[in-house]
Amino acid sequence: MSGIKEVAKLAGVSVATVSRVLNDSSSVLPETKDRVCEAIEKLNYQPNLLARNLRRSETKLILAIIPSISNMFFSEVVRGMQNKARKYGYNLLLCNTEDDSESLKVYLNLLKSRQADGVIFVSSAIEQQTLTGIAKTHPVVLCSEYYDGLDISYISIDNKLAAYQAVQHLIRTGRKRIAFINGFDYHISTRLRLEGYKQALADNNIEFREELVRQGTYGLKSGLRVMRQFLSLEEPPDGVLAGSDMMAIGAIKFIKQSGLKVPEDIGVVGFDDTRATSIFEPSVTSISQPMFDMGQCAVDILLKKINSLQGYEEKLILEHELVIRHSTV
Amino acid sequence: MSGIKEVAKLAGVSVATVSRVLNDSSSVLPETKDRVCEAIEKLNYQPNLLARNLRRSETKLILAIIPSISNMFFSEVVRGMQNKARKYGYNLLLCNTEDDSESLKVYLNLLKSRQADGVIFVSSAIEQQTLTGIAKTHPVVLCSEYYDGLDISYISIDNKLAAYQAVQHLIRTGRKRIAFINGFDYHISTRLRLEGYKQALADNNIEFREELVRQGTYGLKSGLRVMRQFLSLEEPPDGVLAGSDMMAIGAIKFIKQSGLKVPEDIGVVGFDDTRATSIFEPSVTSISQPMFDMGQCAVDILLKKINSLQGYEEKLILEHELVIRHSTV
DNA sequence: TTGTATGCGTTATCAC
DNA sequence: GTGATAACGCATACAA
Repeated sequence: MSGIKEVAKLAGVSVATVSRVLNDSSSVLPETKDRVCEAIEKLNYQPNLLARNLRRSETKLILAIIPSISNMFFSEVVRGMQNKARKYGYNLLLCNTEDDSESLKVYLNLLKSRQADGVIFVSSAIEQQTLTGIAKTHPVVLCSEYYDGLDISYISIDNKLAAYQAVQHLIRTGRKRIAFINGFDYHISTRLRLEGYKQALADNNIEFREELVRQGTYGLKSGLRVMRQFLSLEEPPDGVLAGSDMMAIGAIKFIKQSGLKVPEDIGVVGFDDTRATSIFEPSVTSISQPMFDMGQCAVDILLKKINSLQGYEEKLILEHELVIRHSTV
Repeated sequence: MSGIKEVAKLAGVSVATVSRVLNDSSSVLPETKDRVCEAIEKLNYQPNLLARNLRRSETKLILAIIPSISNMFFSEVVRGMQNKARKYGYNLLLCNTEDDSESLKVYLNLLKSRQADGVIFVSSAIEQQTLTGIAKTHPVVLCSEYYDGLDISYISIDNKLAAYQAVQHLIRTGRKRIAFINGFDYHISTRLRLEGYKQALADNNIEFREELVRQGTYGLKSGLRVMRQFLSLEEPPDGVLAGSDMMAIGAIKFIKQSGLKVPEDIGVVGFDDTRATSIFEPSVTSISQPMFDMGQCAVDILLKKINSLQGYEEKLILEHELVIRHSTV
């Protein structure tokens, strides 16, 4: 393949001029510009980005660190990220950690060795110390999960309010004993949702009961498992809030297996509003998170950080929505 | 951040020696090696990959072009690709085309400008001409869909046999009028599956009927739509093979809406065996494709091509499996 | 407006 | 076994 020199020679100019038309920096005489463009066409010249990247010390690559790509929530976020990134000429370096801290390290090395211009952590299990270290030297944005104490940009939803509304909905539709299948407690969303859950109970004069809150692992099986525990209680719940759609579906499956009916006997609300909610029968009432938007905004914020030398930080909370389906009414 | 020069100075050696221990190329005296490593540690030195990439003219990046990341089939393939790539120090540049040919072009420019060492097309809608052009100058592997006439490496399953077995299964479980919701006809899988479908009918002395074959778009809605057409026939089918799990689920949904029962009145078989098959009720009988393996093998083949100067090509067919669930028995 | 020359941080080819 | 040094292909400060 031909380089910038050949183009320069063919156009009868210096490499500097070719570089100028390439980046349309400073002014080039229209006629010389035409000559250069012509030469570029003729030689089918493509600038070598490796050289440009070295020179400019950038890669136009964004590290996207996510727990698992085969989770509908994350894949939607990734779609949003990619969509926005493309608009700005950036691309996504995809990093599936599968919650393995070893691979996380490997991927973070990509940042240190300048293979990427910045990083977006989507719901990542990363130590605060590691995170602050990275944030000191590289542009970082947190997506979905974040740390409240740290001054690091993030984008998320109002998890407390969301859980509050979900519980309110269950109560308003006649339930009184609301159980909660929550997520990992190192996630801030888990703690905030628990607050919202408690608040809703309190506002409706319902006593909080320890045994009605359990942790799941976001998957279908953990929904089944926790629901089995709930149904074996002396006073089983008549409403369930789950921290993910898959756990909600798992719960519903177990309820049906037990000969009970959804929504008649027990109402169930999920979280995220992934496509699974409308595939499953009964369709699942769920808190809709703007996953695509979150991905887009995360990239937006990251690019702002990349292009602003000072310590720009932005915390963004996006709107959610309770989508009511047949698992509650 | 410190460069190789600082390390060299601190260790009291030349940059060449530092480079040697970095790549453990040729022999370095153990004691000098120790000194260098020590200096690297002390300065927390990370080689600048941009410079290395320019020098070596490689990026250790693989372009992964897929129609949509939010499709379970593709996300599993991507997981496999990433998994294997990591083992060899490669990373994935994720490109969601959303079936937009414009963005495809953009992504292919990454190859031309040397931002990636090779490309894997997963079920991509790409013109043969474009493809052969790229394959002439860059390492290319096709995954899932491919072109039979071209000498370009690919990995897939035996789609004809798979469809054959699915239809056999429907017939063996008592069905006689088998309908087929097929995929896009620019996909080779679509054509091969049709062959298998016809073959199975022929082998069972069942007449092929044009009106029992329709095209869908792989999504849930198209399954619903096509099933409506089938049920409005004078002689509706008692068995359905769908080219994707989502279409199978859509079909089942419509069947149930129509007051008929699955599997009692109509048996349904899907394709791919994505997780949706076991989430849905009834669970869906499906042809299991080794998606993760396909991703892994695709990367394997691509790396072989990258590391072999001559025109290495490999065509691989992986095993599939009919997984029987409640939608047929 | 355009050309010259230097540097980006490595790796690799020579010498020694 | 080790050290100078020339590339890699481009962008830019400076000079013209």
